[in-house]
Amino acid sequence: MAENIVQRLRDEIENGIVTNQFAPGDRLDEMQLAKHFGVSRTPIREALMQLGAIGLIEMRPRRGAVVVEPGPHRIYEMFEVMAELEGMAGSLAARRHTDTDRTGLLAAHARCEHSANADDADTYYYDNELFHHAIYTASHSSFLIEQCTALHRRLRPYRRLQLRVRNRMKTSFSEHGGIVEAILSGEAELARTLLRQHIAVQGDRFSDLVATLSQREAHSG
Amino acid sequence: MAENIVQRLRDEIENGIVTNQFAPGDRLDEMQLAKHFGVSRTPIREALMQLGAIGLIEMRPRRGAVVVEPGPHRIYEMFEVMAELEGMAGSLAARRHTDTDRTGLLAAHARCEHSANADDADTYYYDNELFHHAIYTASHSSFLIEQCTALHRRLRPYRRLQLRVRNRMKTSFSEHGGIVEAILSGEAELARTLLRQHIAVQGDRFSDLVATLSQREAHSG
DNA sequence: ATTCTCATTCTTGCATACAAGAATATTGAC
DNA sequence: GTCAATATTCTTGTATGCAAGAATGAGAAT
Repeated sequence: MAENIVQRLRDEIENGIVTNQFAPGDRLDEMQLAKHFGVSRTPIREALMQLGAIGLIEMRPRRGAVVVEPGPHRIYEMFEVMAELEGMAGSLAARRHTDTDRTGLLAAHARCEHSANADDADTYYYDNELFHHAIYTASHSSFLIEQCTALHRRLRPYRRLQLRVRNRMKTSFSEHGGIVEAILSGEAELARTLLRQHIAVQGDRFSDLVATLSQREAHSG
Repeated sequence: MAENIVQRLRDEIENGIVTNQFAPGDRLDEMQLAKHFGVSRTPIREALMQLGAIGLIEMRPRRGAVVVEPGPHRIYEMFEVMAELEGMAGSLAARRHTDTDRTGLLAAHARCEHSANADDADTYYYDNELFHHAIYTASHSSFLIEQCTALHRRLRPYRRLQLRVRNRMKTSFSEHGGIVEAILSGEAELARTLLRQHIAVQGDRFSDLVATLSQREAHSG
């Protein structure tokens, strides 16, 4: 586990950003972080560079790293791309899924049903991730799986915000039902369309997103 | 100019990989590279990590970095995703393009026409990049532009291989015509479909790809 | 009082040093 | 002669040191 120091640091700092411990605009001081985590600056720097590559922070030359605030429009764009990629995954899954995929998808769906009925947002949030991963897996495109996973990860904090919106959890789950059916019955284009709509931040959902974002802003400041 | 040694190194090494100077499977020795570029190991390491993040090399813990050989299937998957993203860009471009975008797209198209008629593969390769970038730009989604640019860059070497296939250049250019028309006339779904087909490695083109790949293999080995 | 300039300080960027794990070679035993 | 075990070497991973650029504050001039 000695090698994973950088990975650990990356995850810890990423988590700090996601949980708003490091607010957007904050400067991430290498020495401060190094002292805080009890390591030297070298692994901290590497972790920061990785976060920079992901896009979570911006690294200004000779001026340190700052936490990026994507802004509503940027977040909208990211969801837009995510919707397309998930739609693609769904389409491929409909055509390529095996019995194992089918089992995995149904299992994830069942878990979502459970947590949605229990009205447990935190568990649903997690089970929802499993559900989407099950779709990625069923696409049988390792590259697509990686792309989807990366973007999914990047959008994690905003997904969590969205679940706070009234009734979003139940709506989300009911949409899952149609998606599962489309995939398992092999209707590729239907699966694509449903997933696209499931992910996309359209109409009211965009104003909801902006609202929850500014709420969070007020909270942290 | 003194600022970004790391960026320079990253580009140089990436170029070395793309031009098969560093063949797939080669181990990239940090000290060797450091000596070769006249710098210390630190910036080399950072550059390698960035290449690892892009996916050009694989970094095995405590065992160094090796150049990744994607393999035909993997490359196929990447083109598959690229096709979808370009289709999306085309669809958005059809709906959102401005007069400036229109001018840029037509200019790029004209350049392609010129180099295709001159049968100049190298120039066409470059102009083709401009053409696709013009489409990305017209999508007016900064995030999508970034994603497309990154993947396009990643696929650059294989794109170049594909142009070597007989008549591919002329075919490519004639497909561009339909794409331009669809975008400028605002036919979003048509633009999406045409771009998807333009990029996708389907049918014969896959075996062509495999063939050119193994040719290159023989050359380097 | 405000602003501009210069000096100090602080942080990043690169280099070097040190430690630890993996690869390799050598030696011994069967 | 071959295989295995151990020692050596070699490379990566982490820490620290040093130099250069940027931020900051003080002082002077308007």
